[in-house]
Amino acid sequence: MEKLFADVIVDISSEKLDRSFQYRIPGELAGQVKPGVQVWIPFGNGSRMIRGYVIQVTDRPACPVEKMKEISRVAEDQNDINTRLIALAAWMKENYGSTMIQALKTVLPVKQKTRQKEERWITLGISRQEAEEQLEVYRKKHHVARARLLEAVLEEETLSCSLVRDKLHVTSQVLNTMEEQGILKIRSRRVYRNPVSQGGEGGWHLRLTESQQKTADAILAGWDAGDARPCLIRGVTGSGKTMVYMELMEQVLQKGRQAILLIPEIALTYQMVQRFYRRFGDQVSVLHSRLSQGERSDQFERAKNGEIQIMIGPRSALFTPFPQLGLIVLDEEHETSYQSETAPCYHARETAIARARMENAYVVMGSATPSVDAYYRGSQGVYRLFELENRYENRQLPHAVIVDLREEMRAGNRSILSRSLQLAMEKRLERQEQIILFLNRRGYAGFYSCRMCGAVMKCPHCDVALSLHNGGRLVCHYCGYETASPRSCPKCGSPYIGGFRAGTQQIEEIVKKRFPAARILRMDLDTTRNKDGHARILSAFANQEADILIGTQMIVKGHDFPKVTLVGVLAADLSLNVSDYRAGERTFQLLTQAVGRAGRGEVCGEAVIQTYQPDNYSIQAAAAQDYVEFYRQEMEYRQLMNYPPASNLFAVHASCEDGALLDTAMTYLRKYIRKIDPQEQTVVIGPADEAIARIADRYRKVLYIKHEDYRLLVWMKDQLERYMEINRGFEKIRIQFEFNH
DNA sequence: GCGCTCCGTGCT
DNA sequence: GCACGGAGCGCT
Repeated sequence: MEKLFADVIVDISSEKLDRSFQYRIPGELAGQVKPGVQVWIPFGNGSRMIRGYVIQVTDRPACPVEKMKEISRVAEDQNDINTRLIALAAWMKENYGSTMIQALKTVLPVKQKTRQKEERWITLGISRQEAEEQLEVYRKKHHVARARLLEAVLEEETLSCSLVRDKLHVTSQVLNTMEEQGILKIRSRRVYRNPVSQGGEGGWHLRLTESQQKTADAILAGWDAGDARPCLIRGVTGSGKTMVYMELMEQVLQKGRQAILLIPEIALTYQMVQRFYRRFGDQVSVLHSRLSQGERSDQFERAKNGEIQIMIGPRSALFTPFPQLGLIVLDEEHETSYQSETAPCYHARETAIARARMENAYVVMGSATPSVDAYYRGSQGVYRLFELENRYENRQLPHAVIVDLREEMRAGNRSILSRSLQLAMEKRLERQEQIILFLNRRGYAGFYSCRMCGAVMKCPHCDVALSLHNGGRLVCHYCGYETASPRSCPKCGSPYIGGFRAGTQQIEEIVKKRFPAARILRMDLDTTRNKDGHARILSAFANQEADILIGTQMIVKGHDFPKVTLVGVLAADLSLNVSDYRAGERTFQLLTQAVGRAGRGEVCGEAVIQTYQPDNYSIQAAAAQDYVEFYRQEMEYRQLMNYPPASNLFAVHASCEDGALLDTAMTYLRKYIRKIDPQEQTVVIGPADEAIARIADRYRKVLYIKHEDYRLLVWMKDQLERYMEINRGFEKIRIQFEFNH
């Protein structure tokens, strides 16, 4: 059948309008109206002409055809920055399986009340004499609001719009009519909110070391020779990747183009931002999570207008609407925060590469421990791979030892602190050097379970164990459910029930008992909940107000503590037991970072890694700080198991309140996949329960499909989407697609 | 975002 | 009865 109707997104400037409207496609535009094309459409009561983006073309009317209006024409300028970003949204929709609306909303963020920050000024549009006459007319007609306003303008000459609205109670309707009649003139001047406190002295330049310069030169030479492949720099911690980024940005800026620097979490890299400020001054702007919606879109607006040249921020900064984007840098490329958890579940790395391809820009990534995916592509020549081996001033890597916790137990030491760790801690405390104790978890993250019957206290809404928190409350980390911890087992009535495994709080108590004189700081979600709690603890520790810092993941990222000479990893293998094929990779990255915290100053550091699995290659390679060896072993495993990057993995996540319905639906999906793949080229696993089978009363299931060819999987996703659209029974099921997640 | 409608209010 | 102001709604 002929495709007659177009779903059009109207404008994303208001949240109320973030849905699509259907329009008829007139015969003469039939070939031109396609998804992604911008069109002019009549909208609203007055049928005023506005721009819209076509997201889908279909033959099924979504509303009575006689109510439907017609697309007026295709927009002429299809090549502005918005169009390019819309094309990126279409790519994301295609590759990450979201709706076009979700993709568009990610790429062109909804503006909220931005306009109100636009300072508008009212002046007279006619002579004073005419105005006074007009005033009399209003008074006679009892147009009180108009009279009040005109009087005020006569008195003050210029008035700001917001003042008029708030103090004189004049609505914008009145203002608009009076402007139309020429009685008033409204001029606007944009006032931008700058989220950054200017602390830079300007002109901060440092010479690059020989290896840094060599890397930068090689990358630039490749670009000059027309090599547009993404570049991956593996540089050990402290090798100065940032210097290389700056050098490359300088070159890009000189060509009149702009650059985006993506970083995992702004709060943790304050030092980094400061360095860019000092070097590039006012050309730099920063996006971070604490900015309001309005402030964010201000920054985007400034980028569009050419007022800034460099944007620093988390993954959403990727969508900065620079008119001539030249370079995207991803620092700490392996970080998980580059993966979006909400639809479209995009990965900033791939999306950056897609955007760069569309806009003829370059991508540079850097990490001390690159993701296996990226390093694989580097070794395959899909990316250009660079290695920065030397540490700044050739400082020594810390010396790491592995302690087998099973041995400790056998030797009768039941403490969470092994004998060698205790010994090492004593030594540091004596020498007044600092210690970091790193635990892979938060709070009393342990289960609350019965020693008699083994029952574990679980969340009634999510299939997950409750964690014991301060004050004896049991908390669900997924939905926030909270309850008092029971005194006796609800199953068997036994009084022997309690929380066992150690969290940061418990460790703090143990360390206090063992080293009563030591000053201890603890850092986890509980102690950093309030604003700046995080920075306060870090700076207190940096100022040596404490001897020991105990904490979870967040203490091992970013910050430099020159006086730390010992890092204790209390239970290295905890993150190995997660049901995720990337568990080994995560563990290696975390441990490498943790070990790297020791000895960033002049004194050579030491790390003690406690574990129940001392033979695991992730732990051994981290102790040896040997990325290449880790990569070799991890790739062997991925190849054996057909996991990415050796193969491609497509996941269909589904959730539904009705467990039985979900079960049937997923079984049908599996059958359908087999039907469209009769030669069984793909490996299909599932449907199976998700690692957490129920969250907030919704059952969750997942289906995995593996195949070497990524495009085949994308094709399959499209087929599945169609299948679920056509067939009944999928309305109540929430589906999310993920590729290589 | 914008225009429309509905309804309350103040003035004659 | 009229004009205006404010809120809320729907737009295909």
